[in-house]
Amino acid sequence: MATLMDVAKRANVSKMTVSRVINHPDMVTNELKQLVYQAMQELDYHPNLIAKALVNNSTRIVKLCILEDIDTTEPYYMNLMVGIAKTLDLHQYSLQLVTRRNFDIGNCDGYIITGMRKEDLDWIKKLDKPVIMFGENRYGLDYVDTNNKAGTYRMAKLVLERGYEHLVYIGIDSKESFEYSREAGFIQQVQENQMIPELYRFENHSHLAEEFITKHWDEIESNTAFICASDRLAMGIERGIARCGGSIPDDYGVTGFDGVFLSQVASPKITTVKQSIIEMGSACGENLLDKINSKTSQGNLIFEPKISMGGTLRE
Amino acid sequence: MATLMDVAKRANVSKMTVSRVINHPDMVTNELKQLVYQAMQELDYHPNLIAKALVNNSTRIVKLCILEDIDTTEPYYMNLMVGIAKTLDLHQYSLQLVTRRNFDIGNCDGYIITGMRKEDLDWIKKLDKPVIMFGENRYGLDYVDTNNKAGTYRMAKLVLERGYEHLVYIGIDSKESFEYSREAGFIQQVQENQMIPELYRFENHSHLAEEFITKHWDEIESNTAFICASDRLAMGIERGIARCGGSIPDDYGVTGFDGVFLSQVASPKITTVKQSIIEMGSACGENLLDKINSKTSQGNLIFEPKISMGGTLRE
DNA sequence: TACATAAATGTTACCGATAACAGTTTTATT
DNA sequence: AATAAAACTGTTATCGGTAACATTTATGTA
Repeated sequence: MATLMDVAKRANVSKMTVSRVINHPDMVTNELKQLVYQAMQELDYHPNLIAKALVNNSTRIVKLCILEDIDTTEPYYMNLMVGIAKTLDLHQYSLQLVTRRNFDIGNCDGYIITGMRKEDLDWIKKLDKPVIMFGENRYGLDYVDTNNKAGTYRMAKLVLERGYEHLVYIGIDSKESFEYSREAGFIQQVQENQMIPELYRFENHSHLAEEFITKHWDEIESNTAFICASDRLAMGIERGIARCGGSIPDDYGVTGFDGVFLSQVASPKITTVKQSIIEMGSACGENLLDKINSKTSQGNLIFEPKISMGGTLRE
Repeated sequence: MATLMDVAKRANVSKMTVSRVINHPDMVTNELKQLVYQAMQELDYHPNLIAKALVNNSTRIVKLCILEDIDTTEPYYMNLMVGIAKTLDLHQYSLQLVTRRNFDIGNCDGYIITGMRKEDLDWIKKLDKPVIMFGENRYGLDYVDTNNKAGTYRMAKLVLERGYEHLVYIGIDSKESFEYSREAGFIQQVQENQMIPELYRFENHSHLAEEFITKHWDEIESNTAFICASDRLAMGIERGIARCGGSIPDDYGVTGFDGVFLSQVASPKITTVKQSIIEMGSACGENLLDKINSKTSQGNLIFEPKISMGGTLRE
């Protein structure tokens, strides 16, 4: 690999001039700049990031901390990573995937954290490097997330427009902020229509939702739509209804939330609130890099979700 | 952060002695070693990997290249990454996730590549850094994979033991090596039992498998088991049978291959050939790091799969 | 034209580690 | 005890960049 020195010799200038052409081009004559550019081209010069990192006392590593148990990990994390990696690559940073166990090994320039629980707040606040959370929180930590409330709000609206008379919300039984927001969106829409909200909560496993349906099948009225807080739950609801002989979408509607993978492999495909996870990942990356380079933090970034049409709501 | 120099001063020795205590402890007196160790402890010294990387002309980055289209990406890649990351972290390497598009950005010390197609062979062979493939191949590239053939071979055996009389293989319609091996395992078992193998192939989408069942339902005899090349296909088969009113596992058996996520969210849970993807990821990491540090390459590492019991085969 | 000032380029030291060599002390040998 | 060999420790140069300062060259002003 060609070094600064090689380029400098070829262009008959000092290393510093080459360095300046790269980092402070306005401090160099056009004439010399041309010489240097040419030499760089001829030698196919690429700066050595390790050397750069050494002088800057940086690592060029960003850690992605997935605090959730990896066994229950949703496929959408994959997309999140792709989004983050895409951005980081562009800026010549690399992504290190860490979990609770190996969180501390090696240092880095910043963190992207997801799956935080309340107990984690303490140590996260103490981190001495910039942090971006993936997923909304109410502790003042900068985050990137979908507009969860708007997602269920609009979905509930759509469901009503499609003529379903009874709305039931199937939520995730956890105290996380995103869940509160999704519930809030549902409740608001329902109340605006002078209806009484009906909510149930389960751990985020399709079987629990399925079981719920099969157990309460005789109490469930026809023309009911289930607004679910995840595709996973929606899949269970869908299966439960199918098993009990209910007809989707004619007599029952089902909607999910996420739009990654599961909504596609379900049958019929789930009409869901689609989060653009890859873009959100990119945003996490951009946001964090801005912080690292101490430009102004962009604060929270909230993405408007889209509704992705499947076959679980009638026309 | 404390540096070598800080430690050296504290211990009243030269930088070199400290460096030696770390890298060539047998060249230093016990007495000095103690002093240095103590100083390191007191200062909470951790070597600066960037500086190390600079002298060694290394990057401490490993690229994971997922060549498959990310849209169709299976959740098990997540587990693969976790496995790789776990190992790399231990050795203070970091993982960079790349795709076809951003493959070339930045350099690295080695590659882990998955989802290779035949056309990729050329450029992969030309890479000037160590490479480990995830997934078997027949081009002589070192790889880590499950024993695919043994997986279907044993699964078919189990299915026969459970008394299913007709076996049908549902494969993935691709020319990849792992698929040939899975088919071979099935065929061998079937032939050893003097039966005629029956195989069908589809793109790896659950809907295609589901459609296959519903379309050919009247031709499908009772007491048939479907050995599928992926959980995704198995899920489709399962759904198709359910939709047609068939009873699993009493009249029909279904088995999958992978054992990550999908087999769990299906209902009933799929009896599947479980790959220990996390371990395989770790193995990829270990293997690659060995190559990078030019210890002997371990060649191919083949993991024996286990059968994970779900509810899709009768007792 | 002389001199102050600004602009462009070069020199040196340094980031934190290591290899190669140099210098010192210890041990072995006769 | 003298000396060679071995064992240990220190010095210097280096990896590939950049900041800070030093120097040179160009420009402006009286």
